[in-house]
Amino acid sequence: MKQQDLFNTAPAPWEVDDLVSHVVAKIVFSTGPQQPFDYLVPENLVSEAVAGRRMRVPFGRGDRLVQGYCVDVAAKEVLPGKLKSIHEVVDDVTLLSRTMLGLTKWMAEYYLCPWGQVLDAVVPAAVRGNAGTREVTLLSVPRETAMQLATLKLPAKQQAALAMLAGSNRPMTPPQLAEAAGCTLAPIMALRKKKLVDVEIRRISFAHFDDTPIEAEPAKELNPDQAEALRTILNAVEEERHQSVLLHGVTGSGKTEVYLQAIQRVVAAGKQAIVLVPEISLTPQTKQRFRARFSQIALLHSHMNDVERHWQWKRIASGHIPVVVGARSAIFAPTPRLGMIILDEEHDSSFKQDTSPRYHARDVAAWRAAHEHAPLILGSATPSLESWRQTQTGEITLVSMPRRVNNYPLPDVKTVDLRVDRKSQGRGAISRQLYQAMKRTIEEEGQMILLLNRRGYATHIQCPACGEKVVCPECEIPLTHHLSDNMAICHYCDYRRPAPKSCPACDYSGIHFFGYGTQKLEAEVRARFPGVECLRMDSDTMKKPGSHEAALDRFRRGDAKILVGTQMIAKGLDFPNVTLVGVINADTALHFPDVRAGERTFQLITQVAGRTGRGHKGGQVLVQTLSPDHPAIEAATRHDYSLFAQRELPFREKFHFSPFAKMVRLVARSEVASAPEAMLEEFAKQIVKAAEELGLEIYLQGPAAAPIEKLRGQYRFHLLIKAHDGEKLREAVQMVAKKTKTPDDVVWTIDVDPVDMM
DNA sequence: AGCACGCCGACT
DNA sequence: GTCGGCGTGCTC
Repeated sequence: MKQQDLFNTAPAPWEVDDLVSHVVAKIVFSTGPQQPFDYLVPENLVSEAVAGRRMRVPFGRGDRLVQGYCVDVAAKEVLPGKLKSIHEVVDDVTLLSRTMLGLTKWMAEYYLCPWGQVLDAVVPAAVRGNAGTREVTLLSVPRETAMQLATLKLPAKQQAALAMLAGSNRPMTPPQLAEAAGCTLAPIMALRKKKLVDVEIRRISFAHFDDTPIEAEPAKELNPDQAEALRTILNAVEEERHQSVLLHGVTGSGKTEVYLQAIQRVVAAGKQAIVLVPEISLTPQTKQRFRARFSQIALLHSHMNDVERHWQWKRIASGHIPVVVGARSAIFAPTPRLGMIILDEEHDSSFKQDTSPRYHARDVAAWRAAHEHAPLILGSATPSLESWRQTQTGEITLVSMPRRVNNYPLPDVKTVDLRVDRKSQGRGAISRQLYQAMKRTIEEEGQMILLLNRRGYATHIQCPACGEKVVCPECEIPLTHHLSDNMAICHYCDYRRPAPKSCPACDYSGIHFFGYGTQKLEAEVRARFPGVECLRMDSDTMKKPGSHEAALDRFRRGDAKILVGTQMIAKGLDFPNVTLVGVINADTALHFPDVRAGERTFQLITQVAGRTGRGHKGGQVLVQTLSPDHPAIEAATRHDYSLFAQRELPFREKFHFSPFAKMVRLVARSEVASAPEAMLEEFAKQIVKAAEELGLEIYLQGPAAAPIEKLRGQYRFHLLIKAHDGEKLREAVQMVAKKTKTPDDVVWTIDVDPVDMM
């Protein structure tokens, strides 16, 4: 019999009589072996040894003390001497409720990663480290001592200190008492030694963050579409049952107002709501919108320091905060009475975490909502096909808001066919049609947004004499030229070198910088529209905290007429005076080697198109493309999501892609060029065998070089495994993963339901 | 993951 | 004969 079977199987018949009942804690470690370990809970720790707290336990032959999460406490029949005992309970508050423990277990099983790793991701490091708190020693005089105070024979200083402490109505720290009694710490230490004072060690917070109240704003009146959407949501709220609702509302249809009023009802019922928004939308405006309606909100953002993060976590856990707004990880907010979860822009890929545990906040939210009997509201103008499909199968209720508020029409979207007449379009990034439209917009005192999904100046640097391309030595990706500091930069690993003056290979001095980035577009706009204020927003110009806001403020005030930027300007912006949107190149997202390329293109065009026509002046969109007939682009020009879905879904079904089948992606990387492929080749062989054993039909793609073949000096390969039975697929992958010996110098990862295929 | 145990080769 | 190389397997 294997050693671990001793703990998992019933004791042998001759051992049964020896069993005794004992309180047993199940412990999961962050590192080391992945299975849980059982420990006895000693009598004196029974009250504090609660599931959801961390504990220190003796582990291994040397009984070194290791910290782990207690995931369960229960009375069990155990053989005396088989289990070790817990050494110490680390936390004095419970970090994870029973539901949250269940959630983390589900995540570990679903995303095929260690439970301990999930626990570490769910409990913020700031909370684990008790940031912003410190332990203080509090002294007090026990009643019996106080009564016989006069009869005690003590040195004068000790006597004085003891009398002082006895006279105080609250406990004091040693330094406080020393000061009050006018003595040093020595007499106080003596009192502690003689056990004449009670010692309590407590953790106190010294953090405080002000939340100055702002003027409350009344709820807005809803149009019939909004009212209907709200009604559907409130039905679920009132019945306190879990239901998922997809709120499919076109850009500018007023989804946020519906969320706000739904939350209002949840809060009125004494419950809490979690609102998840894409990372990029977590701006001061978003905060203002929620704070104007709810006196107490917690906004969780990535620039928060540990002290504040811990403080916010405690406030939420105490139940005093009714509304939590944050990006992906806010789904783990420790709300004690969860009444609703909202995912705004539910299609957004930032909801999928790209490091282990590789969870999708939408799926985590669905689990949490179901287990806490709360409604889940998914909102988007361009829903993910996963959610859309679920509305067809009846798992999600669909609510549509096809009209904009105030009956503003959706903007007119036209494509500019770049194939025709390339010569007459000139050499720049702005076509004749777009230029004319821009000129008209300026004449009419409107504002405009130009989207170009690539930062930098030129997208690649090549020698016309010998053909040499300047690439990153670590990633082999063409370097992008950045004019501001005249550097050539790798957009994957941030490798940078001065831009070459001549060809590094043949020394030809006419080396050329090709292609368009936002920097070059900005330069072109300035050259063609002298005197018109132009503003660029991309991750290069928005590095400083607050720069995002400052730029948007300038644009809102109308100081800048033209806003140039990458996809960070495609979402959420609401400027009524924007009457023109130009998409400089709709094809960049289309040609990615990824099944979702069409979906992403549709989303990007629809979202950026939604930035215009938000006022009475109307709006127009020009989409420059080499493929105006592509279904995704055509559907976007017609504002027709269901047309897009109707064309895309059969393709997904035919090739066993999400949402019809489940996929697991394996990525292996190594500095040795041949190692990743060899490793995945072996894995593929094993998975075929495992699938056969399980009677599971699988579809393999690869192993093949990953779209990013080399990154930071490592060669990358991937293997896609698809199957219709997700559970069996995970089981098969798990089986093979467990017995796969990883060769030295190869690192590999498992991604369940991958979103990023690069 | 860490750590002990163990089964081989080169030394005071 | 011992010291120590790191390969193997166990940890409640």
